[in-house]
Amino acid sequence: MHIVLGPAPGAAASEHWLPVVVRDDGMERLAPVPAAALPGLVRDLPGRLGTDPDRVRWVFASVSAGYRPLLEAEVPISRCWDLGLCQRIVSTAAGVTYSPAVDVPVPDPEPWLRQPPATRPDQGTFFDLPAGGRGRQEVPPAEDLARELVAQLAAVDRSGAPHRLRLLLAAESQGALIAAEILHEGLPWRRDLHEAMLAEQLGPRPAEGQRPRLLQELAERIGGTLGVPGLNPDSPQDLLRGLNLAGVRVGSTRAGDLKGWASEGGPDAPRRTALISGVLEYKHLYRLWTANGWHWLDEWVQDGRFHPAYSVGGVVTGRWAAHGGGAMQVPAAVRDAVRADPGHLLTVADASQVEPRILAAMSGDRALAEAGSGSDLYLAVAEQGRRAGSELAERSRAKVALLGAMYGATTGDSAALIPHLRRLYPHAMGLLEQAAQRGEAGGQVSTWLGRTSPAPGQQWLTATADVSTAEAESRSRTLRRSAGRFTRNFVIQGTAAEWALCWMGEIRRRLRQGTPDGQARDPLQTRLVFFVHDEVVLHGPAEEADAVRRIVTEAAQAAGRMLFGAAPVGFPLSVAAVESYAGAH
DNA sequence: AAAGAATGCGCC
DNA sequence: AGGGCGCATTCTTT
Repeated sequence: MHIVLGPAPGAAASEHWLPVVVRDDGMERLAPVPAAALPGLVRDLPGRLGTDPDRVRWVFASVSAGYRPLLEAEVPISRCWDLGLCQRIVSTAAGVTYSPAVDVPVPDPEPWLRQPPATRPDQGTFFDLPAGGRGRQEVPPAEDLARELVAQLAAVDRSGAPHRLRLLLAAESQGALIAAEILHEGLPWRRDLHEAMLAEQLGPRPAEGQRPRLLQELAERIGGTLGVPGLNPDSPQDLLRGLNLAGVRVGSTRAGDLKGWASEGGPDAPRRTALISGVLEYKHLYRLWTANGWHWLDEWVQDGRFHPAYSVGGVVTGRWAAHGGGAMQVPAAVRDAVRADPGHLLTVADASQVEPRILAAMSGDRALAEAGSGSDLYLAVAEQGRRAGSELAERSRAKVALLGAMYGATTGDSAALIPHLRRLYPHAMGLLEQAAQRGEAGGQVSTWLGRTSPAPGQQWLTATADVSTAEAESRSRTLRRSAGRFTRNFVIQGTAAEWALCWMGEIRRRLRQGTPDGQARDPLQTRLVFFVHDEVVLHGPAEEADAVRRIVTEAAQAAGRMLFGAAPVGFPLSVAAVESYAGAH
């Protein structure tokens, strides 16, 4: 059963809500309720309708905008449908006939601190954009949303693979719930430890507009070493000039270029290293300062929590993006500030080698699936390579080759190994090459569950059609190859993102359901608090850690079965229950 | 002066 | 001429 929650006709979403019950046999409007009564409605309505609350799918225009008051009132929602996110998928999915009833835009996710719940004067309003934002978001009235739901459900039913598409939409919607819950819960973050790390590496917090002391000293030292007093290492141009003046023959100031220059010095290497070591150290500290320094702490860590603002499906492939705060790239250098509360533990679970496993499962390549049945796929590939007498016989080469195949490498070691891969895994390589060919031809590809890559733009079509001169032809070829690399990677990255969504969804479901084999089926107190592509972090009472380990492990296998049925590919994890995030890897 | 592009880092 | 991203800063263009 679906229950659509949207604004009552003529009312703002912040004022009155109209629940519309959508069943197979039609719709039923219920009485509108004031916004403040919404949590009570969600608690009571399933009982009044004689339905198990877990069987209701609550439908929102946008979960990220509408779920928050329910979350704050601790109203449990087990299943939902996010019309905006689903519309984005359905309206671009290949092989789907869909006529929207109404446009439902996906709003920008709202960073926590720009809209702190406790200090907002108008809290309790549901669809407002952040204060000082672009004004109130238009939300279609509930009946229109209900008609839109029906349109989406019909589109799914008519699609070529309704089961898969339905799973994708359910997973995406549940992802929206999870993202909202992580934003609400936050990752435990010890400001004191973070500040101590900054002080140790950078010196005390400087006045606004000044470099930290140790960074300033380092800048002066670099100027001295290179013989260019007053050199500003923040300016790439300035730095490059200074380096060249000092005899460092590099074309850019990138750390990799500098290291490369030093290492090819032969007997001169130690002197070269001495010349650039200050610059490399400066880059490292500068990064720490600008990306995760005091400003970042002030803006993103509140009351001992970092609240990551995710954008579900924000990447075209379906991966999550982050909206501020750098949630998708908490660098190793500051992870030691992530600490479990007293009596609690962080469970950090990292899925190993997801993308080649996805490739094996999608392509049905039995040899690659065989390699993926154990815990180290790359090692198994190397063993298969050795048996076949190919050059893939080392783990490191097998890894480079497979990653290169999925990214579309055309040069270097990786590209050279591709023919060997093709012999060992014709089906897997065939899938990748077919995806690449589609892209090169200007076509689109879809993930396992049906998320479809964007069509090439007019500019691309025009530029690739022009082969009138040698130069134009070369440009056309470059563009085609680039599109091919994108579609080649899209099917893998996108399907891996689907697996991750299902994994997290299963984790959430099992946490709420309670321990799998326990007598008492009480929900666990442990919560998902962080996510990065193929890694999750949970935070909860130490005594739950064993159960949590089982849950994340079983959820990974369950996600594999949800997508691929009984395919013989496992999804092994490395799981650590730790007090500090830094101790997890 | 503001906006956009480029550079470079770091995460998966 | 290896996929995807975000972010801070500098540099360039308008």
